[in-house]
Amino acid sequence: MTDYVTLLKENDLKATFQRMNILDVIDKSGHMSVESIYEAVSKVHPSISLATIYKNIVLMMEKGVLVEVPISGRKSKYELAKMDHIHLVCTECGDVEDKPCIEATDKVFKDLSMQEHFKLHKRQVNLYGVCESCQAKIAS
Amino acid sequence: MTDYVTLLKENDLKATFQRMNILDVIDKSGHMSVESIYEAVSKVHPSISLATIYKNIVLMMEKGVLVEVPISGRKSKYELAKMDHIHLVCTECGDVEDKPCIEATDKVFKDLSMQEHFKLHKRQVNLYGVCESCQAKIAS
DNA sequence: TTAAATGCAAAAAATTTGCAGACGT
DNA sequence: ACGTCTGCAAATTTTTTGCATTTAA
Repeated sequence: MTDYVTLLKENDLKATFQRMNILDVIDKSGHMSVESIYEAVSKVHPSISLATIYKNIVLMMEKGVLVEVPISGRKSKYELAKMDHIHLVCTECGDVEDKPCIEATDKVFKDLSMQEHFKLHKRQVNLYGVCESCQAKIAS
Repeated sequence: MTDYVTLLKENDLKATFQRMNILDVIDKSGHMSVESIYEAVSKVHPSISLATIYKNIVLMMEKGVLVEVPISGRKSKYELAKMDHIHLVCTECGDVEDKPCIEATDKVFKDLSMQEHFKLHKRQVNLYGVCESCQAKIAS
């Protein structure tokens, strides 16, 4: 259980209940769209406004607390900023699963950037396919 | 110069001027947002409607002629479907550059998917950083 | 000739903004 | 107490839809 108060304060953000709830639902689910964040937070904080969700997503992204995960064919999802990793994106259910980065590919990307005189900051690897549980559903 | 008539017909789409212009501006620029496609096509075909751009992006994506390139912090761009490749995305100017995939990383992703029982269809690798020309601008 | 595509205008959906009051520090 | 944050409502932006007309095949 992360300490959201500290996380927010370290990033010059006031620790409001709204923000902590947003971080909490994202952390629990892993990756969420604006709409699903709104729905989930509304359950524990029914008076929250959609505008507050939007404002905070923007703010927390600027502060580096949240990261956008843009997904082909769907709305972007948001995750807590964490170690670089690979996304397995299910094209059936839209679910996103994290897998650790592999050193070998990291080195390749770093070398490529170097060679292109490209100042690399961040990598985003999305692998699109069908997750195990959707394969089972399709088969049946 | 690609033969857009053939490309469209092979994919069960009528070869309209609107479509060929859309494909042409995307091909020339490499990667374009909806808005920039509209602006560019409007220059050679002033009567085109934005709704036509939207309808055709959806259709051509369904037919596999176009591919969406979702980008963190910006609007999605669209490119012609082509061999898998890596995107260098400049966080300053938003430009996207293609670089060939590297076999070593491909194999790693394939192995990872296999191991996770994930039916891999498509890979999308975005490297975010600052392109050479923006580095020069910043330095000056 | 005919099914599909376009363009318009209107509708719907998504996101942003301004501001008064509430709240964290 | 102060400056930031929230929630509301309104505005703006983005995307989709329906329909009459046009067009490619």
